[in-house]
Amino acid sequence: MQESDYLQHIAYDSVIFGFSGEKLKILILEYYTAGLFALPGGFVRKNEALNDAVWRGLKERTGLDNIYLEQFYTFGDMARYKPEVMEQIIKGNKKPDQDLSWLLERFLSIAYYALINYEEVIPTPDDLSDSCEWYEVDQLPPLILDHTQIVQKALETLRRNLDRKLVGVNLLPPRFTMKELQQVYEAILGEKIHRGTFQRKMLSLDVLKRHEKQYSGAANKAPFLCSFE
Amino acid sequence: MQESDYLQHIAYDSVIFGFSGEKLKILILEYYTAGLFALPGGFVRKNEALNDAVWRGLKERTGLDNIYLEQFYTFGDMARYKPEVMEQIIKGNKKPDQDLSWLLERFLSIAYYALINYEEVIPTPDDLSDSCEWYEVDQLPPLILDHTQIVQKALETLRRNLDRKLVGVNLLPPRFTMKELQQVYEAILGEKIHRGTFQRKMLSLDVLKRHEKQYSGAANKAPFLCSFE
DNA sequence: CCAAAAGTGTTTTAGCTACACCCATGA
DNA sequence: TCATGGGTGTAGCTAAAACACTTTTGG
Repeated sequence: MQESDYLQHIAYDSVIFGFSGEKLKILILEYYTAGLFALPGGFVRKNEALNDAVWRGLKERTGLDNIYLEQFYTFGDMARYKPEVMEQIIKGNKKPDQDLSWLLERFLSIAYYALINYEEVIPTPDDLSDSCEWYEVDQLPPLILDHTQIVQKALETLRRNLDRKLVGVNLLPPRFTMKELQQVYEAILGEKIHRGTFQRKMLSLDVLKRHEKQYSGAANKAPFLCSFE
Repeated sequence: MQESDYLQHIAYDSVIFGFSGEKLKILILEYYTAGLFALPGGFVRKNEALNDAVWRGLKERTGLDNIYLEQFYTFGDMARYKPEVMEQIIKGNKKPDQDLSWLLERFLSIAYYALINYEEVIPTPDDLSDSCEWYEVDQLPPLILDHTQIVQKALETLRRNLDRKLVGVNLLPPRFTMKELQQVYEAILGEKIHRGTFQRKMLSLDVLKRHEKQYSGAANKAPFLCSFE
């Protein structure tokens, strides 16, 4: 069997959430020649911590450090082992001297989701893929292997964890209005929330600071800008 | 590198919870010659689903099928890679012709917790360990590697998930009294619960059936036996 | 009849929802 | 002054917690 710099049989995939235009989106890689779409992922170096490997991959894909990151499940069914799919992807490799046959082995994938500030990201494809782009979560292209299932489970976990530690703020710039935060919640939960109720609940958590008002130029009261802690 | 029947670098560990004598307990393996304690765990065969591998291990350790099982985290720090510990364990191997050098590699561990009916379990050591016994969760011996941390995280996750689907019933026999169920909750949460409140909450879920009363011989009202669904 | 524990009714409390009113803003 | 949207007070509802009363059981 082929050796590589990475731990064999182990991969990670990351569901990177961003928020823009009132929509929840995730980053998807595309392989033009194979016509395939996949989640950004990677492998763990032999003397590297699992979490560090994921940080490294996120940095490469987004340009960002210090991302809100959560591990949520490890996928290990036999159904996700499809060497023919990997073969297609390897065929599109632009460096033909590279031996990527180790990719044809079976992999377990540890799945993470990340919440990032859309405005700061510079989406960057990896060595094998041709593009890295935002897709609305309810308008995803068909994804390879079990990646659709991974996104599904990421969303479920995110929804369940929404209230813990006010994670929604990680999808916004450092300063945001209460309305923007509400739109984040609505995009994640997929349902409308009552305005007054939401504002009160957020403020009662005592973790949001208020700053100057944001004058939009519109003929209405200017909302406070808020920040997290 | 040594080949084995298993996927390299991948292990699982299981925190098997039981309830007895009003205490929450877990199964711990002991290696006599090395004087070490560890969680039951195992490895994934090359053409076996991850979850199936864990089922297989649970069957071997407890004699039970159809166990309530939940995956909760994958541990992959460098700090958990301690070949010297594995070396000690391998030294105690009773089959000296067996080549276990593949155990000295680095492993990621996918951690699960299981909830089982204490009365039905026949704890059974694995090939390398000498005993498999119940320990109260707050009186565990020092465990190898990061296994103490794994137990800690299992408990946190279990507490967070307690309300979902009434998981506590998996720690009890098919027929149980409301008091026993309450003691399970108290053992897991580590705090007393108000009797009336608890009973009402459980009954309001509409998932418990009532059966005949259980006459203990004591001079008090006999409680109903309940079952789940 | 008593003590002990189960079952259940009642009161209190807290939190959430909906509605509404007032305020700030720029046309 | 008006239309628009933000901030907040208040009344009503619902769920949960605390308390207490009643019932069952064996001595």
